[in-house]
Amino acid sequence: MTALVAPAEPEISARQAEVLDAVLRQLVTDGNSLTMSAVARRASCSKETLYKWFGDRDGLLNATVKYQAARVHVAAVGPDPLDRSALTARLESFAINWLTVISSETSLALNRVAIGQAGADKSLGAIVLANGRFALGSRMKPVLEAGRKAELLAFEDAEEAFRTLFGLVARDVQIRLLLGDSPSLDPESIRAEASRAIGQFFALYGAQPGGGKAAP
Amino acid sequence: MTALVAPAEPEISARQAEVLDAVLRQLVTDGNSLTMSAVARRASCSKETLYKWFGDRDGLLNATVKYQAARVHVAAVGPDPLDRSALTARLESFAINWLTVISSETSLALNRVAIGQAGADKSLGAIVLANGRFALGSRMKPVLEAGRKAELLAFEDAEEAFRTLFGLVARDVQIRLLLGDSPSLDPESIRAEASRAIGQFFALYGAQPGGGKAAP
DNA sequence: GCCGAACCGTAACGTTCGTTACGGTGCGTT
DNA sequence: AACGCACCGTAACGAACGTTACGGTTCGGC
Repeated sequence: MTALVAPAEPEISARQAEVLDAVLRQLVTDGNSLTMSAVARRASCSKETLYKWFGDRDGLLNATVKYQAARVHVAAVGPDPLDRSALTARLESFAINWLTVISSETSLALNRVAIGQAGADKSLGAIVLANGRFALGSRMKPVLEAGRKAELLAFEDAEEAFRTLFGLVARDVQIRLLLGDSPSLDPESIRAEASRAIGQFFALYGAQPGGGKAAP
Repeated sequence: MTALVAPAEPEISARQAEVLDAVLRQLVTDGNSLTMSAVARRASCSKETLYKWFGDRDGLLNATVKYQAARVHVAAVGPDPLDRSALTARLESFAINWLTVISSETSLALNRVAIGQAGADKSLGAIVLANGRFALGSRMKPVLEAGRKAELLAFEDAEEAFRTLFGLVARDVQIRLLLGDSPSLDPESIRAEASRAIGQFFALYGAQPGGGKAAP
């Protein structure tokens, strides 16, 4: 449904990247009340330049979301040794990365503005979704299928298995963070959360020695 | 005439409830761009009345959130027969109710405005959280603990078990809906989703005949 | 019938903010 | 040196909107 193609997107200069970084900082500190004047002030540029480069306020937001999405790309999947411990390590690494991203102030601020606009203009939400949830799924599914091929996992639909993994990892953390709650998420507890989630995922989808499925 | 429950909260008259319903409809149709004029027009009342009753725009939003939260209260937990099938039925009923609520346009609109304001003013987010996620937890934990007492479930921390249940039920649905994606959520698939989630929950936390724990 | 309270509809005020326009500055090119 | 270009800083315009004020209407109580 969502293919990741090499972006023929507008090339961004170094100066423009600085401006988009300023937008991100502004979003983090001042929330959704993002004014063009505040961005210009923080980026030490003129509003005229903002409008010349990004068209209007919406274009600036879109460019910022795409810019941040491009930065978040974690290391792609390498070749697959694929024994049980390697698979566990890779799954846990994904879980740790995901939890770290969704608890970062930058990601939270972007998700908040995208969700705030999701009623009227769905474009921001679609971009966030494509580069967050769906990009993660695209990267995870080959891993899951490799695990199945190695008879370490058992499932019928990789998408379904990934969605369950998603739920086990995120639980109520994302919605609580988005709503302003702050459950403790230091790197220590993130690692513990990831380990628990992967353990539970194996309990549900780990291949039985007999070859049966663990859950309906 | 007579209040169903007596909230120490500001009493709302029938007419005021009509106004708050108008706010909800307005939020659903026009998204976050909620203007006082639009509310007054839709509720067939004057702006002066809005300000007299609710103070300011923020007061109106707070009253709306509380109003909707009060309506959502599902039936409280009754006495506990508590065999395996009764526990399953109760858990599935909670899951169905939760999925139905979070996929309703009303809940989505309220969550969107609360999240949109979570950067600056956390009060709306706190209210939504208290009446959504945390109210659900309060109602679920006694059920879970009764299940443990009946030796149908095995866990150490009810809060942890509930959070996992939350993740198994919601998975990626809530964030996708908030961001404007629309995965199919007819009552049929909601029931199927709930059944799957509860099955997986039992696979993780169901008491073993031997009395051990299923997952770390 | 009369009075006051509550409420409706609308006009008006002031602020914020997106957007545009204008003058000034540093810099590379000829 | 002169020119053009890209950019900065700021002022100004206009629309949207929160908030307030005012005149007209309905309705219950005396």
